[in-house]
Amino acid sequence: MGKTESYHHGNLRRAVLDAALAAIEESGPSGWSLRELARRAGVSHAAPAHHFGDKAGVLTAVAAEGFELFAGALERAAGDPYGAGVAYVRFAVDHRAYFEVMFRPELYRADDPELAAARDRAGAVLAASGRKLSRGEGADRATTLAAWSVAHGFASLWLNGALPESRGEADVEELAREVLRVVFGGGAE
Amino acid sequence: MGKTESYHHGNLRRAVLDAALAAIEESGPSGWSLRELARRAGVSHAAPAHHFGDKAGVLTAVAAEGFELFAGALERAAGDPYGAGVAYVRFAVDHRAYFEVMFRPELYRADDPELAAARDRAGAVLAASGRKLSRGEGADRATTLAAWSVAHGFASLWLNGALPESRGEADVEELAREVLRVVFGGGAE
DNA sequence: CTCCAATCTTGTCACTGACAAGATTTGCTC
DNA sequence: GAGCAAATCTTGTCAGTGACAAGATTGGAG
Repeated sequence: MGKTESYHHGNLRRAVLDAALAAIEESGPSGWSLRELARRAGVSHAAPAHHFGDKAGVLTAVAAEGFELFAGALERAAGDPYGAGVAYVRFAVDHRAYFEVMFRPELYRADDPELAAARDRAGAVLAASGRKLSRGEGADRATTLAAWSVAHGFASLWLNGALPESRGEADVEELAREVLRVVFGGGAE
Repeated sequence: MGKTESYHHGNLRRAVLDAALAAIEESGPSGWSLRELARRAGVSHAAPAHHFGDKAGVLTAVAAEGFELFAGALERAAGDPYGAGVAYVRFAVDHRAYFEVMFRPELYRADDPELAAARDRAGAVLAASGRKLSRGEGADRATTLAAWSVAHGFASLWLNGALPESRGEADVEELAREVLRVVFGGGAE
């Protein structure tokens, strides 16, 4: 163990981020305080400010990291629009804390360059998937938006408990596949 | 004006609710304080507590009223699934403050009886619309969920500014109609 | 070894949500 | 129309919070 009582934490930035993610999963993106994160990380109440500035800074870092993971997940499924849709829902369910912050831009600084870059990466995959879905039909934009909407909507409804299924022991991914298939037209059946 | 300086406000409950709706539209469901609402309504900082108990009480009242308006809007379009989808998006855009609270159950008391009743009313219309959409195909549940998801997803993406279109002067309803048509199969063309 | 910059602590201030106790008003009862 | 109980609103208070300022500690560059 060794460095149990050193003045410097060593990796406070990561510790605060992890504490934030845990807290968000427990009680939402607004259900905790900066001081609580500091306590969880075992530092003084003002220590996190040095790394993040303020509360919005913490959420900006969470969103940025989230968009990077998200972009990676989508890129891994790129080429297969249906697979990208499944990856979209899967990310939301598996990384709930990230997802809940990412799509609530009033919580963070949306003009953060690192964040914007990752967000655009994800956007590019979505746009490409949309083009592939509606090949040669002309209704590109509407089809892309419909596909994006159904994935996003299903994920949101699931996360906020609006679907009766999310209370039982239903298999999210299987249900998501069935729903996505309605819009993505069969996909990888 | 007469009753300018009376001890009793007269209609504080409504005044606080209206102040809350205005504040939510300006800065989200968490970007204000109870004391600020009291100031806007011109009463002391503890006055709202008598009507709502605590902050969650205010949000519970907002959500309950929202679900009632929502159920009414959906019922008015009942019978025509495509029309219900349009009404869904229209409600979200026209009553942004309500919508943003309604689908964030961690903010309020979801077991409030009045609220639950209105929510179930809305749910019934959605279920009926779903059944009508997928007449005799067997894939009832998936079709219903897909339709609900696309309406909810489009509304959410629009509201949080994720769609490039929501920054310009695009016509939301027209865009929504095109998107919904992809899933609702033509509808009232 | 020295000194600087990064990191963390302690101290403080205005603001907040929640609660308690008291003041004022309304409306019901007789 | 007088009295009284309940509803409504105010004032006062307390711990917790976010943000900032100033000081302590540490590691590392030279």
